Amino acid sequence: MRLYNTLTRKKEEFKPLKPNEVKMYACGPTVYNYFHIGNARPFIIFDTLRRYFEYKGYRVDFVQNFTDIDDKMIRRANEEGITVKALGERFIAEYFKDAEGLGIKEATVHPKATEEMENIIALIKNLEDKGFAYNVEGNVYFSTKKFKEYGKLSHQPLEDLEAGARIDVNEQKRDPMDFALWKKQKPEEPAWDSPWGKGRPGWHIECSAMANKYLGSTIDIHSGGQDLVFPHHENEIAQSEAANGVPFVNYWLHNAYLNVDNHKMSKSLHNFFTVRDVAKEYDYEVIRFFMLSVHYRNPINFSKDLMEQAKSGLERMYTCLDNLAFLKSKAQDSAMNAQEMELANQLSRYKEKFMAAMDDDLNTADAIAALFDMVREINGNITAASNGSVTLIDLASNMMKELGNVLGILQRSRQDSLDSEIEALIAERQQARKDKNWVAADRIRDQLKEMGIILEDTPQGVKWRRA
RNA sequence: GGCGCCAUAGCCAAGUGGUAAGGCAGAGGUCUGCAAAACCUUUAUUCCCCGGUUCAAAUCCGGGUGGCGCCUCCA
Repeated sequence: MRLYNTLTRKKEEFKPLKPNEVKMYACGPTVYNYFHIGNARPFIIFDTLRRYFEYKGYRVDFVQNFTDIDDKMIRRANEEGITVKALGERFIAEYFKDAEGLGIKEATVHPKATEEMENIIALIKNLEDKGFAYNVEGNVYFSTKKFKEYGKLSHQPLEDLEAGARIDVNEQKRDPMDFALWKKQKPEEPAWDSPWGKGRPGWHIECSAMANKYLGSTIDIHSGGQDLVFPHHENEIAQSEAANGVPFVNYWLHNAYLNVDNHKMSKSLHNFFTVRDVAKEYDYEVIRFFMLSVHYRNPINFSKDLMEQAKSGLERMYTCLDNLAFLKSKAQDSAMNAQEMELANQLSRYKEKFMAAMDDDLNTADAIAALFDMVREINGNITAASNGSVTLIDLASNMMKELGNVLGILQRSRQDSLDSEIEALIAERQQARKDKNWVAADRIRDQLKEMGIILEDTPQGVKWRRA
């Protein structure tokens, strides 16, 4: 499997630290609000990567943190008149609701910054002892000049970063590029005891501390949005490598942005849509499918029009599965003939295409194309036959669901039962059709449509689905 | 100013040297009582523009044009 590594700016063959194991760390949300659809992109992308690794037989240790203490948390808690802790608990719960809807599997561990203080403080102490950090009246800063490789991820020399940096009003720092590891308590703010007095951790240090604690000093993959490359991930490297003296991350993966009208969606630009709100209009699964329809390193535009396109495409896949299920209920013969064997082989070839796409830097757009190839094959050559072999039908259906599961889609079951009232209406309409009473038949069909049941007459009999 | 990304049909989007995947939308056809679903055909002689390299370029190189991002909290 090849992955594009931001550190080297190349696609590289993925070699795990330990065979058949992957250690992944992903930056999680700051839990001061519902997360928006732009935030959802990395969650969905890297959940898909994780699923694919698992599909290929890797054991994946996946850590995703919750930032539950920072400036935004404090501000929002004050606005709401609740404690920072209560705010965090509320939006962690809300995160899990949306994540579950989107098919994002729970991480192996979801550590919270506020529950890792001992660990964070120990790391800062370590950096201070080694001369990488300095304390000014209870504020502790990381000295970027001391870490020779600072800038290696964002590929910017320190001097250029400084030249572009806004003049920092903080006179305590020795260098404008230095960043806070520990912030001295301000009035009315939550604080924890530390060797430097009461305060709270800076944002960057928590990820270094948690990755180290739960995955070790060197990990396979660290992921996040492109906007985290600098300074967040650059700082994580500085902290972790300065403290441990070994490489922090072997593969850095970054997804491109989700845009609105070609501009980055972000909370600060106020052009965002929360996943919760979008999910009122579209199934969570449509959101996920939309997100995977573009390669993760290319920008993707969010619009109603594109959501509609995604919805229609996903619908086509579900209809294919529906048709297979319907055909199976009518099928008699279970052995595959020579022609059906060849169809099975063709499906396997599309599966290989799917795998090759995923192996090539998680090309989900191409993988989805392979799925649509299968749909066309199934619709044209399997569903169209009125007496397909049950073995082939099962094989086709299972393959679609299996590969869909890698992408986190096509897992919904639509084969629920109808209540007797509807069954009776369908039977009544069938009788009307038999009597060639088309007016009555169509009236019942319209009536059922209003009830959310769509009927289709097929050579194998009447077929229903929910609108 | 520094660093970087993007430009492929009406819309979305793969494809990084060998002669343009896939989806959505549209048109025509088949099937059907009608409808739906599905299938078939069709919609880019061409990949922003101009040069260059090559037997061969959407793909590589140089130069433009247009759009976006990071350098500051942000996925």
